[in-house]
Amino acid sequence: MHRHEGHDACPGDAVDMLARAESLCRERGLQFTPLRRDVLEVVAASGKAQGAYDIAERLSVPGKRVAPVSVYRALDFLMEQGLVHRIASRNAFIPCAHVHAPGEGVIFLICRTCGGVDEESSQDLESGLGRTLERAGFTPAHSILEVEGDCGLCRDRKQAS
Amino acid sequence: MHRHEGHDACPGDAVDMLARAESLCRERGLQFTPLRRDVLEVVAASGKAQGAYDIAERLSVPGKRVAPVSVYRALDFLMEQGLVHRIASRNAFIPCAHVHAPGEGVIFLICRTCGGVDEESSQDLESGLGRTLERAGFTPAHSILEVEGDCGLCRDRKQAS
DNA sequence: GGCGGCGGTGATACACTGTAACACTCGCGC
DNA sequence: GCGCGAGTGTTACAGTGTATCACCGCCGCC
Repeated sequence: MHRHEGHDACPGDAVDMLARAESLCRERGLQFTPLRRDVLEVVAASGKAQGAYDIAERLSVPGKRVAPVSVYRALDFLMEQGLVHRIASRNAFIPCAHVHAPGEGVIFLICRTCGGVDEESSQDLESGLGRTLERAGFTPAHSILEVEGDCGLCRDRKQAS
Repeated sequence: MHRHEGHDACPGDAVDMLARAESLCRERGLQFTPLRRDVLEVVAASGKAQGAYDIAERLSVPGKRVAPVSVYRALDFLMEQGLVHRIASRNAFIPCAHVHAPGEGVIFLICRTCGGVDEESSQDLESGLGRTLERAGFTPAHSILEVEGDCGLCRDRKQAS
């Protein structure tokens, strides 16, 4: 479902994700609480972007309900630490597949067939964007780039049928 | 508030916008109804991105209320015709400042100080994106690129103070 | 003229997404 | 013990978007 090409780091699965998060929090003197851990686990376990309410439902068991607001707080924390990203066009969240260089731009490739989200970064694209912004006299603070289409696997599957 | 550089067409103000919309609808055999006209006018008149509920409120007068759902339908139509764009990161809508080449990509520069939105297109950026997508084996259908930051005017204003 | 279809609109209700405010607990330092 | 701050639970609410049905006006057709 995912393609990760040309990355420096590609932790990929949920276990690595949790280990990485834990060491990162320890390093920064922050709390990696059970709730935050659970939320990250749900986000990391599914290959698709998860809505906050989906996560809340997933974490709820009969007798122990997790409110969406708690999920949002955990997600805010995880986003601040760069462990998850928000997909604006879907109102959904995905685990961060990279270890990012500071200020590095990211592109999200969202497959409209399988729902999988791939995360790419491109120096080429980045410099093109920089030139365009400079030409427009605009000082960027934060940018989002999301492309919807068909991933390689889904395209092949379509052609085969 | 706006900067439009390197464009082929830059209608800019609301009157031109309405005239363009009307001729475009006639050309395509579509109805440019009063509601659609009013919605487009509100979107075009303000330099900032407008929420659907803002537009609904703006169009409502005592005794004659316009429901948000009607606004959404008009906006859907206007977006299909390429007359307005949706800013995903703001859940808001802006008039389309370009006459687009088919399939051409667009960048939105959103000023976090004045709230103005500028619309740029860049062949340079476009080709960089194309190369990145190809490298990832991804077939794009639709992309959104939104940059938040400070526009030239607001930056200058800040430095002056 | 009657009649049916179709696009657009009005209206209500509802689902989904996100935030504000307050109370409570727990761990920690004093 | 006591205060304090971070994290969480809970309720309520604001904001965003969609589903559904009813109605109206127009046009073509018999």
